[in-house]
Amino acid sequence: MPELPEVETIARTIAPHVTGRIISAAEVRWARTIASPTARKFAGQVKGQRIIGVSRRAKYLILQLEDYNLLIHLRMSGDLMVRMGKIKAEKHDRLLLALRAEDGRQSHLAFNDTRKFGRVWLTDQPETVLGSLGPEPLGRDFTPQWLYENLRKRRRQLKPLLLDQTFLAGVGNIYADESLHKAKLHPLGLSNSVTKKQAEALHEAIRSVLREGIRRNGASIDWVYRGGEYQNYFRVYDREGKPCPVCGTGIQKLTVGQRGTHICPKCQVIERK
DNA sequence: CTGGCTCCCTGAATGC
DNA sequence: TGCATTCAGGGAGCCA
Repeated sequence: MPELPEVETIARTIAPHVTGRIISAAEVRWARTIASPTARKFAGQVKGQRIIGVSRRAKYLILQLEDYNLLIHLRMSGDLMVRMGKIKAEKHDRLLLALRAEDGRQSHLAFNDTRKFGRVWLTDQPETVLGSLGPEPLGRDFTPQWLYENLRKRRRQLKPLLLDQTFLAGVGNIYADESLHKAKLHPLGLSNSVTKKQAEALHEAIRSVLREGIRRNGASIDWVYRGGEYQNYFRVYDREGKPCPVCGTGIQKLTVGQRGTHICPKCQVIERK
């Protein structure tokens, strides 16, 4: 499932192939993919728009157009790829944007999404979609002090809080498990009992895990393969029964906040004082 | 404010 | 072999 590093990887991959191109046509192949406006309006409004740039906010991919922002959330199984020349739609393609380069060459930006959870917004007010997101974990606002203070303000289980996009934006199930293991914190630990030292460790863990994810071009798991390699470096995620890389204890899988969660039962203990 | 549950979907895994 | 059932998972929405 694409999280921050995977979306960042996709943004970097497609940017050189789409920037400067003009969207000459849009084919909506699954209407519910378009969150706003309606599928019909979408095609009309996006047609003729030039792509100015590609960026990312949390798990949203942002195509900056002349008059709009095209926001794409890949959710579980979404993927974006550029296909050169004239193409036919492939299985699970939900949206196809025909692109025309300055020299007339044609290509397509395809949004492929097996499970149909992904969504696309075309809007001139991106903050209506992105406005409630928490800070970027790799951004300047996310400091150890900020994390400590905001963990203490709440009384939440650590993992659900890390997954809460209004608290911190971009961390998903994989990187939450990896971060908590690296910081030696239990996913069920309460946010308001975290010490300053633990908050600093968690801050460092989140950043380093996300940075390594980006360095490895993200993780390629399930049937979505993007060439990323981070899945080969998981500490705990999807490693039930395998040894903890720190102490060798068998990794356990449990459910936290209705999410599959992986921990080392020896390294990650809820502290009581 | 918090946590639990359901829904949206498909394909892989499992059961008989 | 084949059919039916179960399940994962991001995020919104609902409820207690």
